[in-house]
Amino acid sequence: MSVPEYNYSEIEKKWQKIWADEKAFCASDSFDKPKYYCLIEFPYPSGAGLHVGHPRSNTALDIISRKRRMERYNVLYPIGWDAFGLPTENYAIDNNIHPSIVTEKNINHFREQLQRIGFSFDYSREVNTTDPKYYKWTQWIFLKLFENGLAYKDKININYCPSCKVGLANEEVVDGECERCHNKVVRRTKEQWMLKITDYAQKLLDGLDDIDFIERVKIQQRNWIGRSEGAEVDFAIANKDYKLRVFTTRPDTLFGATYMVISPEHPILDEFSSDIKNIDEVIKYREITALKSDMERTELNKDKSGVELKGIKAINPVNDHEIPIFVSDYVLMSYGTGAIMAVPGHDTRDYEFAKKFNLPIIEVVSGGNIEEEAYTDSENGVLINSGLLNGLKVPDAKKKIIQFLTDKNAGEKTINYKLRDWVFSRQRYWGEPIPLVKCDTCGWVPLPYNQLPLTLPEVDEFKPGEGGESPLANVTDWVNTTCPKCGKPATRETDTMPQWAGSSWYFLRYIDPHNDDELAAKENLNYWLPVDWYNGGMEHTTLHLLYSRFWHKFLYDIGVVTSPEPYQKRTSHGMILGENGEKMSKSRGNVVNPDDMVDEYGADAFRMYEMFMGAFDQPIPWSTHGVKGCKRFLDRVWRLQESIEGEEIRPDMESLTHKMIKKVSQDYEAMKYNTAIATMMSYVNDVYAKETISKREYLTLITLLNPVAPHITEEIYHNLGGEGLLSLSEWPKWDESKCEDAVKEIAVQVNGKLRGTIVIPADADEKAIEGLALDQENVKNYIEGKTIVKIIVIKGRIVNIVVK
RNA sequence: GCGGGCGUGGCGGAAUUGGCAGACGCGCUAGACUUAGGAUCUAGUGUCAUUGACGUGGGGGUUCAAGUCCCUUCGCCCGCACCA
Repeated sequence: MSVPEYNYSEIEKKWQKIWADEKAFCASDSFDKPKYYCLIEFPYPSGAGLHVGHPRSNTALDIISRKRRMERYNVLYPIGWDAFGLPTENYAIDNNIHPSIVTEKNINHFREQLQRIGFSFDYSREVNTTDPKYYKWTQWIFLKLFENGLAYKDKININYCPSCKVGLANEEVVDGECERCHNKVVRRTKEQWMLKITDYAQKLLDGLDDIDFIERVKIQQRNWIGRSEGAEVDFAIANKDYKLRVFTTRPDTLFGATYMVISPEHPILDEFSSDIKNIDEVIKYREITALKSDMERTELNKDKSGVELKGIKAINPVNDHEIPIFVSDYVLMSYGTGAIMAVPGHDTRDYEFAKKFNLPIIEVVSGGNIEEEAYTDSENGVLINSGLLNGLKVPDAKKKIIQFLTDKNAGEKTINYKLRDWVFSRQRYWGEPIPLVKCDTCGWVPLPYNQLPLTLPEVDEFKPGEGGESPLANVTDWVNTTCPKCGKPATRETDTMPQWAGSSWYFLRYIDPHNDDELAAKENLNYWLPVDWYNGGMEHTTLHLLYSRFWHKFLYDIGVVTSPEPYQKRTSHGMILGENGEKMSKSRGNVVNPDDMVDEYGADAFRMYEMFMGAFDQPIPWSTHGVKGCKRFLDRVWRLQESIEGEEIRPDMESLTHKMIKKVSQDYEAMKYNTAIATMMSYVNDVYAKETISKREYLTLITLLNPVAPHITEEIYHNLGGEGLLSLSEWPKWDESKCEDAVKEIAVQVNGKLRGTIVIPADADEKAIEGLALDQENVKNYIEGKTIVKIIVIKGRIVNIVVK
């Protein structure tokens, strides 16, 4: 039979249209089948368009989604747009064009690019975080958080980006720089809306035990939450009625505390400003500190700096010694209580500080050599010079001192978390308005739910207001309103929400995207949740992934959702690098555009290479040559149409075919796409060697290949006279008994070195195998004149003859 | 410093978890077909050596057997960090 040339662009367009027309990949809400919910992180539709990194995650879960459909699941594989954010706003400012226009244009471009690659997304469920019908529910969730006391406004030191003129969440600061613009972040005091994610620290930690996240992600989240057990201890200020409270993980070393250190932002400085003789010096130090980011302040090899507070002293509660108080930038107001007791003998940082400032170093835990360095072992050390604690091991000393402090009302056991509350305000235009009204009599008043969504007002200027205020502050008509509670004149909050808001719950909206009465209908949520498999980048582990788990747990607590965790399984893909092995970026000039690949090699070859290029979870450089190789393979698969002979699987292909079904099926599940594809390549090589292929063998091959290369396989299926769509046909099953070979070739070693191979029946016993091995010509040469010490036979694997 | 990971041909990577190292692909070499080849097909391709030896960053160890386990060392990547 002769077939036309493989015209990929025609074939791909044709099937993409058919799939769309027949709504082949739309999820059904009939609830009559087992469901499977696959999720990829919805893209931020940037002006630069899609890059070859996006399709890696998309294709991986497209394969899973397509396989699940063929396994007869009701599959939800949605797509949407995380469209609020700074780049769009900055573009809008630079070009004086409304961000919504830019957003729409970018979304259309992204959608076209994605559609050309043939992902089986349910486009009927698209969501867009900037759509008022969507952010109505983002605002609704915020109001619920507010109602439940999880949103509060606080005057705090925040990370401030002088370039973007916005406050940033701690989690958004990367290496002391603004994550978006890479400019240095400074500290600045500002009233901000905060979300109490810290209230959920323990739940977020505990929840990790019950879900199937790759270990790297769990570890990273645990570290970020940073639970530590310790104690808070009160140090009195001499001659004052004031207690300076510290947090310590080593209360056992209390007798070794020879000074204290407080953060430059600590309120005690204002409290005792008239008592501190060198207050001018202290204030100057505070001003210098304010310019630094936490990262700079806490850098390990940094020279210790600080100023002693002259005129006030603290009293160690266990021995009543008066000790000096220092202010130093290495103590952060945002962790613990903003003050520490310094134990230079047993803490490395305190040791360095004490050396620099010539402070006494007392050994209170024996076992190390504090002449040389701090002894920080918290397991084996034994307490000395510590009164009631002498002779105790560290863990016992901790218990005893905590009891002692509790009895004396001078402290207590506490658990501290590294995690900080989420700074939720942005002084930007392109975000969800915060639906609150400030009334002089009633305070902060939530907008009634029936007034949602509170939409963004049209403005001409998107530039931030003076002093970093939101552009919304300039829209007087919009800002001035009446109090929903008392009806008196009041003003709206002008800050907007961060980009993380819309992305914290988008997977819920996919479940019921057009519902105007609820975030999503309860029965739909019950059916679809949790997300069965969520794949995304490692860079979102501590930001998006943690935030959305927090929101979900809150929604669970107030009865909106019925699953305690949003995502049952989380995997992560490695980054795709440029051909030169460096990170792909415009400035490096090594960006590869997927459109070019689709044009030149077709979507199927492109998808296939994305999966074939290497281990899915590892970073990998792009190679356009590699795409070519995949295209060649698809050409070979296509040409098999000329070599069809016979209907059913031929005996000599049976084991190979069943082994392929097994290997490909299992490898897809384990995200070992590269070896799954290699298996199919080998199979095709074998078929070429045999020159013909039966129809059943061919159908099996294209069915297994379909999730990776859906267009070409759909076309071949159609040419073979297949009914309906291959994409909705049944996944092949393998017969375990047919995966075994009747005969096997195994290696024969002498003293661990390969000396020959033998072919044995699968059921051969050890004696027979030994005999065959010893009979090998080459083996004989190596055992001649030597004594056989023993013969090791590993069934189906290897024979090793040990001689002397 | 702590936590996680990586190191295998010219390149991307395989290796049933202790059992024939280098599957599969790229690239390269030779040949066939062709007016032509950046198409296709066939054969070859770890290194050195004409029987064999050596080979998974280096060194040591356990074992009949090590890319895989243990010790040690070097290099690289990622995350977190004066976190008290």
